[in-house]
Amino acid sequence: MADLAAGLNPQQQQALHAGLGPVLVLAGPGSGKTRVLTHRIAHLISDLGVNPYNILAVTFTNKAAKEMNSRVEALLGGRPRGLTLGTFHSICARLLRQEADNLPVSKNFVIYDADDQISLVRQALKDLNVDEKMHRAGGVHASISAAKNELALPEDMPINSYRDEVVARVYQRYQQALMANNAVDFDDLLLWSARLLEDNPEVRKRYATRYEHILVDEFQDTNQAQYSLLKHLASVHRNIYVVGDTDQSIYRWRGADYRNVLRFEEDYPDAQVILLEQNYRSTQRILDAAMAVIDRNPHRTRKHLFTDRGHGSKIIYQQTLNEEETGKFVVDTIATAIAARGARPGDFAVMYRTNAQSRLIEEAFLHANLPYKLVGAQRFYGRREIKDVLSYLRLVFNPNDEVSLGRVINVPTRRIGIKSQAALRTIALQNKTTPGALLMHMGANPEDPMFAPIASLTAQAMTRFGQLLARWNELAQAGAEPMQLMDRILTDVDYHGYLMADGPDEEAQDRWDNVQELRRLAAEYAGKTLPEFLENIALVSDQDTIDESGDVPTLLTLHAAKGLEFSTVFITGLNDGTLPHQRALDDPEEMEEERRLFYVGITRAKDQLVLVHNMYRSSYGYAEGTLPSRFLDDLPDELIEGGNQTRLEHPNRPDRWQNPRQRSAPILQTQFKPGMNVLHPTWGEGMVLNSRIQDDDEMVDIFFQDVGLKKVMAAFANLQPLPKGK
DNA sequence: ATATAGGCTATTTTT
DNA sequence: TAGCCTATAT
Repeated sequence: MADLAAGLNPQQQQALHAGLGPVLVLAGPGSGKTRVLTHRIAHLISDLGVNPYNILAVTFTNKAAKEMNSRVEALLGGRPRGLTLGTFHSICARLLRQEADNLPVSKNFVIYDADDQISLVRQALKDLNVDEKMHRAGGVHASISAAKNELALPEDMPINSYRDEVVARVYQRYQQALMANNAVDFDDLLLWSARLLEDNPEVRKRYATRYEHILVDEFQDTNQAQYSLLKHLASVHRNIYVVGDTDQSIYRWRGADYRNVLRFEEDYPDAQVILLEQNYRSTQRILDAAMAVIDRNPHRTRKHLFTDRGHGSKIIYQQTLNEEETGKFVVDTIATAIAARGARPGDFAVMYRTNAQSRLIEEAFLHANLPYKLVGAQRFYGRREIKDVLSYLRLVFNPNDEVSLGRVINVPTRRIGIKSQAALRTIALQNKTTPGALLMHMGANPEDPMFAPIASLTAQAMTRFGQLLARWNELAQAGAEPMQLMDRILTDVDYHGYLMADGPDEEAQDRWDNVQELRRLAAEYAGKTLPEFLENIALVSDQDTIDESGDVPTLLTLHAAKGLEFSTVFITGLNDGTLPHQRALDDPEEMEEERRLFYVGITRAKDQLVLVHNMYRSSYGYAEGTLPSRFLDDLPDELIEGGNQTRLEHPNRPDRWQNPRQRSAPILQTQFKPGMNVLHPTWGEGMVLNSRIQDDDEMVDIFFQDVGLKKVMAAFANLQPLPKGK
């Protein structure tokens, strides 16, 4: 077996060979942390003779887990038998199914996704007669989720306001509903696991004894529940090896707390701390820019990032008029680089703060006929048709799942409307069962007097549906594979016919294609069980859908960009209010996180960084002036091509952010608009195709009848506007 | 039971 | 502005 230390730098080797006990590796961006983690696992197994069965390695995304898995396999020359390597959520799901006897849900619980969670909260709000205008389902859910991440149960909720009281009551009701549905949400996976280990010494002992070595990736992103879980798991052997970077902590809103890194040092005062500072990704200029930005954050261990890749080219700063122009600029720049210097399309990434920003950039790509790929946003699993089919499958697996039932009971329409569903629910409650179970009962005993209150036509429809459910359920019990079951359901309900009902247009075809794609995915679970299929699907993240194949530019949010790298990175929308985001401006901690987000973006670039500020943005329909992002002020002039112009334009930037509409300096407006007819002294009549502000003047693209396309500067050209339609 | 219109709010990030 | 939810009409 090859020497694992070969090719590692001294800091990495130190991390690799760190002794037993707690270890904290603070790894700067691009410093090879995955490398260190995978080598460490291989080192434990092949040099120290640790049985893989006694090792636990945890990541946040399936993608990271997969990546680590294949790298460990490559290092060891084979699959280590018994190694536990997975995401927090999947490991917890497995743990909970194994230990279901100690839990308020049974082994075959389903995992509710964000949509399901919200609809359950909405139901709880209705049940409790809470005004949904005052207490929005999303907001209440966020509060509940935050509580869960801090390991708080409904009865632990502090009540200092009416709102707190509402949240506590809804939380209680929501939790009851989850249990009644035999379901858990994402947060429960962590919460239940942590509490199980906390409250049950026998279980804790069993797992903590098994896991002699625990390794954690992206440790700065752990929340309280995850931290507590890790602590319990490490309570016997104390061999806990965590890798992270507080500067890349960008999930505060999800309960992540980089202070867990400090907590770790307090809880394990004997921890060895190793700093990885050598960067293998970016040029020095990019690293200098990144450090200039992040060094403004207080309370942190400064890292000095360095590289032997040389200075590299300067950072490009570009101002555009608005978001449309940003799209054009980005696409133009990429197209030119591909054409002029043979750059590979896959070398480019466009990053933004909010998903909404992707649309205009996409449009620019579409307009230029350039292929691209978009990470996240309209997720495959969020599509209606996919949710429908998955809901059918979940319902078959767990007939108590009321959320899934609600989704499919009338899709395709069976003439079982809201009122009939309410009646069904009432009867179910009276008989201490669930609507799904009741339907199946009805399928077998349509004459049961309890169904008397239901109109006969509706009752017939319900009976038929109940019979279908029972049949599918039998198939599943008999061990049908996910794809077989899916095919059966699709046929039985004629889902294809349903999609095509309003004319087989492009959209319908698209939806059916998606269903086929899901079918293909199900086919991969041949020989596996329905619950495995459902669980894996519930726990895929946007990050997991990043498809590295295909040589095309990638569009993604700054959050989704963590862990990735590209030769050229565009960061767009660098205006105050977008990055940093408006909602962070009055909260110093949030502002620090915005800064880290920018830092993460900068450090994705290997060779070239392009920063784009749009002078106007449209918000809720109308244009609004913007100031360049305050973070740009922190970039040293000498790193930027042509110097840093962001300060010059607004020399008197107020300390506190103010409404840019009142403050912003006068900005040039284009005088010529696409579609206008103009007269040029030498080229005659032409039509304006495009116009943009450039160097205090207006650059106009004009198509002349006689000479074709020309670019002219408005100040020199002496253009005469012609009346429309002559 | 479904289709349509009108009103309203808003996604910042997602396992 | 757009998408979503609710109320209303058919």
